[in-house]
Amino acid sequence: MAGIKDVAREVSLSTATVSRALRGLPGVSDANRLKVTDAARRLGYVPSPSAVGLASGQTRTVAVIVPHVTRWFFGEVVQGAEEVLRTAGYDLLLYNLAGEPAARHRVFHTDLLSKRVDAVLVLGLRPTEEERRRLAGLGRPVAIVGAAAPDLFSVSIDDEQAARIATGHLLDLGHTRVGYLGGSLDSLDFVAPSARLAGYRAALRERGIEHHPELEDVGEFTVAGGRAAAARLLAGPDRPTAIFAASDEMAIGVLRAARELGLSVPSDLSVVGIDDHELAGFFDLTTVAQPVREQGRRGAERVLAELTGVRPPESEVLPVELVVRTSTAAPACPSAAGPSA
Amino acid sequence: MAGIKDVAREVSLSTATVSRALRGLPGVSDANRLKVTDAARRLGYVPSPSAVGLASGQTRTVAVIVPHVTRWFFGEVVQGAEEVLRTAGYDLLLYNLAGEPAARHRVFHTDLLSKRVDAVLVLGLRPTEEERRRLAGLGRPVAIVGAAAPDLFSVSIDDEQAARIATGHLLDLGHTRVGYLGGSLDSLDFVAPSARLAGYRAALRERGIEHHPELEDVGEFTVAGGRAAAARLLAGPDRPTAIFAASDEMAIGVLRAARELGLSVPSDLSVVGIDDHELAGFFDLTTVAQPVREQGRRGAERVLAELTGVRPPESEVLPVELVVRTSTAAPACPSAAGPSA
DNA sequence: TTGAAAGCGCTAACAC
DNA sequence: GTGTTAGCGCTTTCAA
Repeated sequence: MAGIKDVAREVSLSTATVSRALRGLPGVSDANRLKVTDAARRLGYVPSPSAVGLASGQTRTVAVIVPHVTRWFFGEVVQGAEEVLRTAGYDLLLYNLAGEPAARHRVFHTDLLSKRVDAVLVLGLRPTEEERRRLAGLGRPVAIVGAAAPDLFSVSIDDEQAARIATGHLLDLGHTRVGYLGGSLDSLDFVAPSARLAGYRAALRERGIEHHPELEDVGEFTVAGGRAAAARLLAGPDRPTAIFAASDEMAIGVLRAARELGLSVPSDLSVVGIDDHELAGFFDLTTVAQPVREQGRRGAERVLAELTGVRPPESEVLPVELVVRTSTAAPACPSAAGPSA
Repeated sequence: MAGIKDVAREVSLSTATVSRALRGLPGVSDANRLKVTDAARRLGYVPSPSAVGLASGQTRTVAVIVPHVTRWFFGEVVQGAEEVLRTAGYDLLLYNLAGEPAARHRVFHTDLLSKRVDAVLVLGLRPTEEERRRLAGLGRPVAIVGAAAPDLFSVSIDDEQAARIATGHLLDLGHTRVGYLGGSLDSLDFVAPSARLAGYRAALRERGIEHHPELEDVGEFTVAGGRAAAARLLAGPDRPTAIFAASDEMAIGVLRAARELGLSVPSDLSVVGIDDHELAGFFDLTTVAQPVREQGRRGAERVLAELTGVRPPESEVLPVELVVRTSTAAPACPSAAGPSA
């Protein structure tokens, strides 16, 4: 394990010069810089992060706090963030909450993060007031990804708008009994659901369609959760002719439930989701696509920029786009007027 | 940011005693230990990982090298590892190779050497000879998860056996033209494919079934990859009556291709995969289940054990189990005798 | 049982 | 353009 001293001795220079040369700082002659980088490579010198961290206060490490690594959305965001961080020479420290409140508490409340990372990326969750204070107290760049959070930089889509587009698509096709399947609202670990419910309701309101509370249901944000909730929703006497599921994974669950009930999609039931999950095309699922990996990249770029002194001003809201496939169609027997177009 | 000195001053003891007290080392009076822990809590003292690392050589961090975080299998393994590491107070440094050879090179040749981690978990890939040397040179615990690697501790399933079970299931149903869909063999990033191909061939051989090279094909280890490869395989004149796909994600792609070609499963085509992916049940996919998250846990437990001095002797091979669902059945017009049972 | 002092391997002032 | 000298905040001898 060659240290900076070994390199210095090898080239007969001081460790200070070696340090400067290796970090590309000014004030080193070209000749010496070359000698140093060459010797460093030959000796296989790699600086000790602990020593660098202690001496400089920089860890070149970013914490990424994720509700569930195993969910498609978060995996993609992590990958996007990792690409950017790696390119910039930063390491990624992964904190997976896995739905455990204890894990969440531990991450935010013990100052785990304090002297360990240069910046923090929080995925998919809206920090509580208390958590926000602690994040601010770090005095380090923080970005929320996949959720909007007041007073903190965030990069996300407009969840309410996405839901309005999805629901609006169904309404425009002529559906009037449109069900909503979302995540449980008190889930602190993932906040998109509440905004999506709001968007759903807004779309109904905008078009003067009556709102039926019995057409709203919640479940886990997974295929299994969507399937179970849809089974309930579709079991009733006056079932919806269309369902908007707050994520593609849930929507896929809806498709499954429909199949089990002998309903065909889209003739008996239209289904729309949000995400454009990698399997959405596979299921011919109409959905509102969002740039997922890109959100991870932007979040990482943002904290990196702040770290280097640039301070981009505003939170970013990325665009979404309706992707119409064949899981949606006009209702077989419209109980209302057809599409406005 | 309270430091150890602040705590020491607060309780009128030396930093040495405070350090000992906080780490539970012997040689501190009960009274003082209490005073110290109490003061530390009051002051919100958190040791600086950089300083600890520099002074003690321990980072309480484990590197996890993963080919693709976004693939289901790896997400699950990471989650399993994270659970164990977090419980033990270790942090997880994620290195996602994302299929980039440059990333792989950098991780093995630079990052790992940097005294940054106490142990390394390598997921799904078999280290090259060169990489093995570097891992060994770290002088730190290393575990390979999801792949067997000679000379290194590993926890995995027996991929060949799993493939033999899957293929054998199809053969026992009476299929004689059984296709194989695997990952590209020269993919250094994920090694299960070659063992699975071997298992497929072994199953044919064991039963004296002729081996048709044209029934073997490769693709990406994804739904899209499986779909594309299956489309090719099923386009031929004398198509297989059954396909064994080397992963459930590929198998799901096969189901899709079959549907697109108007083939029904299982009457026209039987399909079997490996993994028991979270969506396998959803697709009624017959598969060979493997304990994925558990592999991550075992890998993490192993390196942690080694770190505390215990050195468990052998690599672990976890059991797999055939899960029969409805994607497999006897061929409609068997060209050979029926099942042996 | 406790403390003093010497590092761990770097970076950062400040001289030269 | 380069070297010297202090630390960064802990842990770890070694003495007491």
